[in-house]
Amino acid sequence: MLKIYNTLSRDKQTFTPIEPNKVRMYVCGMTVYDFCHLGHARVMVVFDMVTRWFRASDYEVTYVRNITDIDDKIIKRANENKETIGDLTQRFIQAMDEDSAKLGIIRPSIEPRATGHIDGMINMIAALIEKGHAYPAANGDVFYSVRSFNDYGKLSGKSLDDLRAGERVEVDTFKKDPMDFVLWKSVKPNEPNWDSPWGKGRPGWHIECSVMSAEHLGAHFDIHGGGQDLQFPHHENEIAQSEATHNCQMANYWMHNGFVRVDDEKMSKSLGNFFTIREVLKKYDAEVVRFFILRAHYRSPLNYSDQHLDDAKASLTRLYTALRGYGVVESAIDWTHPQAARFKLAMDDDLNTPEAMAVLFDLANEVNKFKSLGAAVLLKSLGKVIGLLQRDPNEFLQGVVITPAAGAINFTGYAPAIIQGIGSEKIDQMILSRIEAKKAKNFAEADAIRKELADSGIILEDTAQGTTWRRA
RNA sequence: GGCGCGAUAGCAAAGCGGUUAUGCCGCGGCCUGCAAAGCCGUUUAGGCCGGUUCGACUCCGGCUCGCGCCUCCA
Repeated sequence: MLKIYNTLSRDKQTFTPIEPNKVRMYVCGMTVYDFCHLGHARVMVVFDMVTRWFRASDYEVTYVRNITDIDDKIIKRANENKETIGDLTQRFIQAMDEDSAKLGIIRPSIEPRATGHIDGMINMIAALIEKGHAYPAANGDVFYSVRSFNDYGKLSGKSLDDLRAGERVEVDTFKKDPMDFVLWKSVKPNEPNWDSPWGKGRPGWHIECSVMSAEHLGAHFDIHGGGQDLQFPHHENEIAQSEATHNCQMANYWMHNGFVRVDDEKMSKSLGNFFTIREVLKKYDAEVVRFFILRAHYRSPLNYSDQHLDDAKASLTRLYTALRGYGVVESAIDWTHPQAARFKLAMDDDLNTPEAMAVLFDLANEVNKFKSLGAAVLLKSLGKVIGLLQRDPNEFLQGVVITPAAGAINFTGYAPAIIQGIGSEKIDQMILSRIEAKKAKNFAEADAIRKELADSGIILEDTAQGTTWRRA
């Protein structure tokens, strides 16, 4: 029995799909005017994990994550860069794809782009005007009339009267109510535009998601997700638009992931305290970043710092160290196995990945203590369910050395941190020398070699099978 | 001002009305030529004040502090 916390009802609810064994999920994706930062990484990883868990639970998942490729910031940035909007968005979509691939994200089923759905947006706006939920204003914009939608505020728990009291709402004389939001913006000089019944212009932000979700998942679907900051006004507005248009509930469950913070403050563009994914991946292995995100519950705030990533790296190292030497391949999971059952119980309880990960560590202990091949197979198999532990342990532990001149290497999955250090040939050579020295009981020499490697960040481990190494 | 969320050991982070969370770090032991890894053991908890209860970190109330949303934001 899978339960998820539903923002709409503010409690955990048993998940009941609209169609048996099928999940239709829409998640608000990125506005592509810059590189993705860790906050974006969290959305991608969290909903990738959600998708994986549904699939592991035998649901057929249609996962839609949109791309906003037309908006004020994109236009502004393109102008600043003196490049076309198409070039700019193409560039950052590619960067986003690279980043997400490195984080082990399975591509969503559909990644619709706003600019590909302008006709649908115009149709929905026309329908809203028809029904009395929207009105063209004197300045050429079209606004949604929030007072026309009785349920306005049901997601965010806000009431229009309270909101109206807020002083930060800019008063726009063309609006009937200060909280009315724009559906269609009339054209401005040197801005991209489309023809519409209300003149040339472009769509507002909120209408995009209402149209793209309906087009790809239907008017009524199972889950709508996104970052907590989208809850209001974006998601509230989506509900107002979609439910007024289709006369039915938009999504049964609303899921919101918590923020990534820096020094206990929200990481955001406006605060300027953000770290881009690619910036972090220069220093940390991508799987470490994924592990870091998943070891906190998706709804909790997540503080970012080097210390926390170092900690995550040490933890993940323990898991991979347990797997080392077994050469196990993941296999079908027997969910009646006590540890697998515990893992499932945790995941079914609102995707409790921290608890699920505790199971992984208990399995690692079993592997180490009993030399249990079965535990190793289960560890790797459960890891796969949340997108972890799928690499050869040595690839993780030893990393891949690339020289700056060599540029990007072909990643087949998680991106290892870009390591600059001594290569494996040299390390193997030194290990052989040390073995010779040990044979000759020349421990001073053997220790000197080990020390030299340690100074380069290489840790040697003598085992019954011989000497192995890993990077610190 | 309105609405909401949180406060767990050195750090991170869960469950749970009474029984070891888990990981990192620290300490002791085993193992090792010595280490590392691993195993065993172990020190550090539950913001404050009340209440309910045989018993509360876990439920209820109040307080304090922190954070978020109310404006673009994942």
